[in-house]
Amino acid sequence: MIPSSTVENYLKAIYKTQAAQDESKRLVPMGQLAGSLGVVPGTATTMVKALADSGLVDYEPYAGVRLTAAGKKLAALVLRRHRLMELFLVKVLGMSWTEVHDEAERLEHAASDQLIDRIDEMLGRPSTDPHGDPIPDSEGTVITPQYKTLLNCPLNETVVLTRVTDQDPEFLRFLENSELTPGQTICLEARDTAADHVLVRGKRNRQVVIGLRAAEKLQVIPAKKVS
Amino acid sequence: MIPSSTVENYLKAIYKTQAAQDESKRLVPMGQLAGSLGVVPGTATTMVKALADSGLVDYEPYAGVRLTAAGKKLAALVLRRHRLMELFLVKVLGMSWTEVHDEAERLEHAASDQLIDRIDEMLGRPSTDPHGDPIPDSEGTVITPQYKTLLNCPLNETVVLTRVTDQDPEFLRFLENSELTPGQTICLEARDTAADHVLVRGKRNRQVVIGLRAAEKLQVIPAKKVS
DNA sequence: AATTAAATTTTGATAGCTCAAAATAAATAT
DNA sequence: ATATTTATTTTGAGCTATCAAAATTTAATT
Repeated sequence: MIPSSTVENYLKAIYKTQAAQDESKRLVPMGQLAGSLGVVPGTATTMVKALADSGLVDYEPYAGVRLTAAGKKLAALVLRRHRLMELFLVKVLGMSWTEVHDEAERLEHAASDQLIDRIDEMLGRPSTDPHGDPIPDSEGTVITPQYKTLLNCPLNETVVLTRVTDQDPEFLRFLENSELTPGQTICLEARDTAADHVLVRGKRNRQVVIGLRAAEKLQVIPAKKVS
Repeated sequence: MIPSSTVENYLKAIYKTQAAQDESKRLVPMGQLAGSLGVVPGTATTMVKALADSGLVDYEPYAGVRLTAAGKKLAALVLRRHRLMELFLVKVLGMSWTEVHDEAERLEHAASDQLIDRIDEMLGRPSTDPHGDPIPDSEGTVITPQYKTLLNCPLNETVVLTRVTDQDPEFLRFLENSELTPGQTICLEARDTAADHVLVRGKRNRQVVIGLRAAEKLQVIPAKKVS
């Protein structure tokens, strides 16, 4: 009855891929799932069939897999544990937001709901983690705002860097060194498809050039007007 | 190379039983080990043989098992993680000392050494956990003071309740309700073998009667003289 | 010493998760 | 349309950790 951490990881991976791709293509192909879990495709097939038997996913042979309502809820609760844990490690233990991912990845399977709730309370029921990812509530409900990215946000307007959708420590350290951390007010000054880059003006008028691949991982909201 | 949490649990169980019994009888019988791990004896035999192959224990068929130096160190490091985690849960998250054991039991296998060290630092490199159990250092070295218990400590002397060697939440709640928590100054007023009980005078002159089985689990040191 | 009792080890099986490689299906290119 | 490439599924196997129950060893009793 209690899902193993393997099951939790499968659900989480499906959830994330499903969320990342556009609403229409709602099936996650096996190859992609296997890849993101670091297992061989045959393994994913086997596991997904078991998940389907448990009613956590819908599986269409040769097409892919999709979470059921039950699976989605469970996945959201895993993400809740993960993200609260990350924020806790940063806020309470003073760890860097660039390095908490792996730690949380392991703790999320060990922490009880009771502990998670205490952490939630202690942090003041936060809505986002250190990377700007939304934290599902204890029912598994998430509000995922559709932010603009540096690929499609307006030019020359003041915006707030709100979310970073990549957990690679190297990338995060680059952002930190460039003073591009969540909450930072920035301005997109140029976007050049041919050159495959964007130009950002950040803290203390600092300019940073970022490739489009990376730019897509930076999400922003319009800055509040200072009246 | 990295030991599974099963291996860690076996080592921990052997360590604890070895520490509990008198110095001479240094072999832990299989039945006892199996019992304390909640597995069938045959399972313990199989696992212990594997541990012996890894050089973590010495195994003597039909006699029992004993930790090698390597096994002892590993076990101590698991206890370190466990006890620091317990103290952290109590001190930082405000959980009750009566209920942190199970949570720590799971987290001890998931927390990195780096996280444990941060916790250790944050708590000021403490020497004991909420139950008075000594916390091994990061090398796996432990100092285990040989406390008296309520079974063999002197009568009518002021002593400090220092360590409780039982993690059962019910027992711990009983102690809490009786105001017999670690650090509390108490006085043993009577010990009656025939009646199988001791009489303790605790906080606010409160008297508590405790069976000998339970009394053995309460360890004390002589109270500092108020000069 | 012989028998009985208790503890331990073996044996055979199973569940969960994984891989390698062969077989098959679907998509793409010719 | 047919051939080729690519993705997916199957098959057979292995590893870790477990149990049930039979076989064995050691200890205890008569």
